Amino acid sequence: MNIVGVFKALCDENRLRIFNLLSKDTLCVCDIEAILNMTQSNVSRHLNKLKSEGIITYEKKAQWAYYKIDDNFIKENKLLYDYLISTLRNHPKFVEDNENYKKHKESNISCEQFIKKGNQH
Amino acid sequence: MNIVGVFKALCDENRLRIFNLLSKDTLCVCDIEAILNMTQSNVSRHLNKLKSEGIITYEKKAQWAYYKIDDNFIKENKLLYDYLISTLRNHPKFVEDNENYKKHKESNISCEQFIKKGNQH
DNA sequence: TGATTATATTTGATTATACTCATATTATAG
DNA sequence: CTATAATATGAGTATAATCAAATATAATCA
Repeated sequence: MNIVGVFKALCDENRLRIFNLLSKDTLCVCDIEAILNMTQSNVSRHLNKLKSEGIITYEKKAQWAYYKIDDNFIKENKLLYDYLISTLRNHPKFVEDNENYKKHKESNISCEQFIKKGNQH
Repeated sequence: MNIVGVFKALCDENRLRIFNLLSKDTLCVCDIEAILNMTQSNVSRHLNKLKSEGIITYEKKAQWAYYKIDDNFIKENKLLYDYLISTLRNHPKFVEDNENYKKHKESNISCEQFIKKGNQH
């Protein structure tokens, strides 16, 4: 584990916003895009950075890529992980994102199911 | 407390090296300079960054500036602090610094006392 | 006071990061 | 097979971070 790399990955506001979301849920790129109101390429790039430092992993299902916090990262960095969770939870910077996440979740079960029901993004 | 700023301050290898030293001891700029083999302006700059994010404080004594981890930072970021301590302690990247710190401490009680004994840096 | 030491700050060059727009890739559906 | 949607990647640009060298400031000592 490269501690400098981990901190570099976590020192960007947008990546912390993504981390905050993924600490609540497994999400695909388009979910994150919508909740955080960021461009697709930007989200993809940030996810890649987090992934390359071992902080998150993803699983490809059909055309979607579902990202989540890496269990190994949590295990090997328990104190840091707990710090992030407890700090991000109540941090004013992320309140709006948390609200948008709730709204998104209520309106849009998952990309997969959403589309099966005949919708389009 | 600005979490993005704190991570930005900690995402640089040289600043982590400084943090590692200060987690063991209160040190003045010239100590850090010598132990880490960094230029004076570089050490000063990095200390300033850590200070401006509330991670360290300093006290001026005569011509020396003694830096240490801020007690408030430790209190308010206990999990992060404990993570850093436990991770840096055994991290291969910092082994050499730790050895240099030992040597430096043995040979050179403190800048103040060192000079009182008729020496010069 | 003038010289010296420790530290801080300015400057300018270099490198790294983050972003957008455009394009490539992969998978699915028709 | 073709069109479309989700995601990844490339190119170019703007901004930020790092560094060394030089200079400024503050404290001490002779």
